[in-house]
Amino acid sequence: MQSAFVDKLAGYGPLSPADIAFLEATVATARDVPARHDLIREGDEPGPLFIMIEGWACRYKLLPEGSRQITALMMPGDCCDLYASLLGEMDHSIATITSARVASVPRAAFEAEILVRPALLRALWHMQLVDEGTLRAWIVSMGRRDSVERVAHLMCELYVRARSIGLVSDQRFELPLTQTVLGDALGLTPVHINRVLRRLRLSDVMELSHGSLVIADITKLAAVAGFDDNYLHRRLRRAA
Amino acid sequence: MQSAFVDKLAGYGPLSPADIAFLEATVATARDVPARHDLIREGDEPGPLFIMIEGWACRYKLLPEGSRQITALMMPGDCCDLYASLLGEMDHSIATITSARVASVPRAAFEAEILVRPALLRALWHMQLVDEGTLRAWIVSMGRRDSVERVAHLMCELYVRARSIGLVSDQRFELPLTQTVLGDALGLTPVHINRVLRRLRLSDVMELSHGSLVIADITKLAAVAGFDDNYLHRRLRRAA
DNA sequence: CGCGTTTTTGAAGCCCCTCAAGTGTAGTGG
DNA sequence: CCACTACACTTGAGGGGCTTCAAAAACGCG
Repeated sequence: MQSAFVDKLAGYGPLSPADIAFLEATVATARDVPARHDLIREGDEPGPLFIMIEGWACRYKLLPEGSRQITALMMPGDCCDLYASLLGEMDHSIATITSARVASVPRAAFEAEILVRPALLRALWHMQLVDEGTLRAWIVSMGRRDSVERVAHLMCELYVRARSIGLVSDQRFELPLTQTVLGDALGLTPVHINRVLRRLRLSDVMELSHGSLVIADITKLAAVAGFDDNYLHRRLRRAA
Repeated sequence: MQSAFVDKLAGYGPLSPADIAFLEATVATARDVPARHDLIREGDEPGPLFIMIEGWACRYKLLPEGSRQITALMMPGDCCDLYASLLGEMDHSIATITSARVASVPRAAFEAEILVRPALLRALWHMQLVDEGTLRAWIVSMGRRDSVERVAHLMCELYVRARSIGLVSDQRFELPLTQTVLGDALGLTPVHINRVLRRLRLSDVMELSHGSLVIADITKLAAVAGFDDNYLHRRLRRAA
């Protein structure tokens, strides 16, 4: 079985066996990281490239008064900041949410290698563009969707992403995010997240409890969210 | 005098005279576009690369009910979507705000050319990373800043960006954005934008009127915004 | 000069926040 | 086995920020 990262990249463009072997070797360097552990902090020099093997992480920024805004949720297969070394310092932090396995890839070696692997470069660039589209979709949610729509929209996104790496079975998947984390991601308070989840549960749309999301009605969920899957470049419903 | 685009890229890394000549030739193909004109729409196949020469534009997404969320404001020197052709279709639209001069660069030729101009590739990548940091900063604003902070923060960002392309003189610059456009960018109603601008005016922080922003007190403005310029990788105050 | 757009202001209401308290759950050590 | 702790979840009450609706004033362009 290949790692989620290799699967994901292969989905963005055909890779040669040599490319895949190189990636597998890269990913084999993974180490365990405890939950709630900063991998890198805002202001630090860009360090190694992180690739999520197992578990969840997030990018975030802290505000002066102490509140936190998460700008991206990372699940297995996600990686970060190709070529970030061009920038002098990190403009955000990255931390694990759950305990995780993370590959730390020396930046220089990796960046040199992909220059001689054009298919890999294309796949990585493709991934970068999808991530950027995801950032835009988050801005739209924060700006123009109310709390119920916003939660529903995030769940749709996570559902599609989780499914694409084989984490969904029977319309359910592990989603070990506390209501505080969801609040930090969506710009809401944990208290309000709780009320929104209750409403979605009572209207038989979805239920999130004990770290597991069960989607009762994906069509209704997508309708509530006003979810359009085009930005992920993966379909919510597979073509008929 | 060079174009803002060339200036901007040169700021991200040293370019050879040949690189600069190539860019100037590319930019020379600019054409005039009227205000409020879509350059490309969500769902379209990625077309040419757009480079802003003069005037303002924005990326935006439309929601089912008809509201609009702007995800990026583009000023002279900004360009969009290098390698977007990897994606099958656009996940957002791009439109002019004012009348503008826009260079439309054939994608294939440009992408081929930068492969043999490594310095240019690096500069473009750097620009891409800064744009991504800007998206993250917008998410933070939408999630965790109230309306006054949010307006102040956007003004700080636009001030730094405008200054870096030489548009600011005497703490003022042309900012031809209607209150409706600002609302669409910040996730607020035009009515509320109006009240926020009044408050900022009455507290002698800044005044936006007749398409021109006058910053009365940049220090106070940055304090109100909780503005940290690190994501733009340009300083609000130049080093002493 | 006239008309459409933008700006401005008021009044009422709702969504989400803040504050507060209580329940449930998992892990720790007596 | 049961306190004890820490943390997440849940629920209620009250308040404030922003929205909605409405209309008038100012601006800008033909």
